Amino acid sequence: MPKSGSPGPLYKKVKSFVLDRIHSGEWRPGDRVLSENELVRELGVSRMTVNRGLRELTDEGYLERIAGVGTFIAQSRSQGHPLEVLNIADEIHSRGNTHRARLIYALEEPVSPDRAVALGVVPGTSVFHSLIVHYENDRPIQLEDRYVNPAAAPDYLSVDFERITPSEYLLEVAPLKKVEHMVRAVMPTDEVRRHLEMPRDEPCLLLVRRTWSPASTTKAAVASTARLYYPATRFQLGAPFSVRTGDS
Amino acid sequence: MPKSGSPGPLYKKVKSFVLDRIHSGEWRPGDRVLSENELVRELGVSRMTVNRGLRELTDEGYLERIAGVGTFIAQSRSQGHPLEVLNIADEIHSRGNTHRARLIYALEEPVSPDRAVALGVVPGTSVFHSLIVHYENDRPIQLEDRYVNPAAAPDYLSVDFERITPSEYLLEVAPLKKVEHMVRAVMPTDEVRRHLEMPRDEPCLLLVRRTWSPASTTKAAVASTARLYYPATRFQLGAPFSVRTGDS
DNA sequence: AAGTGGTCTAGACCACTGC
DNA sequence: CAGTGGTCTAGACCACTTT
Repeated sequence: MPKSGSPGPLYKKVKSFVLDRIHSGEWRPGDRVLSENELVRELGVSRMTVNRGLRELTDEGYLERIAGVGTFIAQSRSQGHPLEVLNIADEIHSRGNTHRARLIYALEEPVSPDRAVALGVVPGTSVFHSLIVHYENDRPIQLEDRYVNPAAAPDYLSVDFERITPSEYLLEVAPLKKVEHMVRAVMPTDEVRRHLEMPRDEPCLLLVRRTWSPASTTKAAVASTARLYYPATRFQLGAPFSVRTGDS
Repeated sequence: MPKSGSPGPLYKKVKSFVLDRIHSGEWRPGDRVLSENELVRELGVSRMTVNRGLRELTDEGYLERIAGVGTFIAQSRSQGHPLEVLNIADEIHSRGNTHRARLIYALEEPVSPDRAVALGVVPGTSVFHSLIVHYENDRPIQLEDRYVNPAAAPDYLSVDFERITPSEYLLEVAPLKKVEHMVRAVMPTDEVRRHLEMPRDEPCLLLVRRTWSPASTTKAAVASTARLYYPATRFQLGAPFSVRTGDS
């Protein structure tokens, strides 16, 4: 795990510098951020590098910039990030709530032909399959039905999923190269409805997520696919993002 | 409307150069793009400027870059932000289908207090309100319930919405500064279900979209808010792929 | 060795807002 | 006026892949 002292790109140091102060609460929404020239002096990097770091944070919704005035912590608040929140525990904690997970099962099973294609494994082999309910303040908020390519995380089944979420573990063992999302509205099956403690006639928001990790040489291999069910009345997907004009 | 000959930022010229060749079909997925140094010579800008343009296109999902090898047109079209499609007619046409719109009503009405806040207008004034059904190959695909701030589009009610979609018109009269999305799963009301010709017990995907245009001086004013209802069985947000499970 | 993208620098000019 | 962010340049060094 690269930490803040690592020798990575300098613009990431700029981003960490700002993000650390946002997450620690030192800088609150609406606060003014150090100007580009101040950060140049503070961090000892060029202004172009500072600018790239701040621009990326702006694109990601953390900052708002006004030419001639300054850079400010965005108001938009946490519920914000759309599909970028990969770990539900982080999301729940950022709302100031408590997260708990209950493992229904985690096992190895032969893969179905279609899923073999989706996971990028040879049909007929086995893959890992876990089913976990996530609670926010003791209310079910997400049912996570996940398949994992063993090549990406050989020790997946040994993880204590009531302490570490699959996302958290997978992000640790394999860097993320690409993520693909699909959002649907569905009526839950009886099993899904039971785990989420939902009343009848209430729909689910279904988020299907495929994640890729860098593989052997040139090609990327699928690491995991997850079907994330959310009770409609307890969840909405917020997605503020800035739009670049000019495309058509 | 600024067009490709405009004197905007040079890195946008780089982006246009590439996007034009993608949209015209000259460059197909998997094709190799001119290298940074070639684009430097071609466009007469510095390599840093070329790099920024190509990097943004990569972030937006149009390109894939491999250090030491080259830059290529991305294979999967909508891996990035599925919410970037603002105009449903474009989306339908890009699937090779025909789009038709039916106007239910378009009128001026006094604004409710909460909606006044959401639209950024003074409570008690009037706003525009339109309700339109969009059809893909003669099947209802979206119900668009939209409120428009008259300051952003004074002539909104004179538009022929069966020929020009509200998104299309609004993008023309006012440049887009910011977009905010929220996605929910809901059960449709009787009215929504009737307009979308949906069976009972089928949920809707509800996309709530707020768009801002640059306003008078410093602050941005909300231009429009829209509630977009999609029949769950006829729509999914994002890139479809071939996982069909027994559940759902 | 030559080409690629990834990053960084030390300047520069501009339009803008605030005082 | 000085300060801000927005952009741009002409170099540079690096790790990497291909030939």
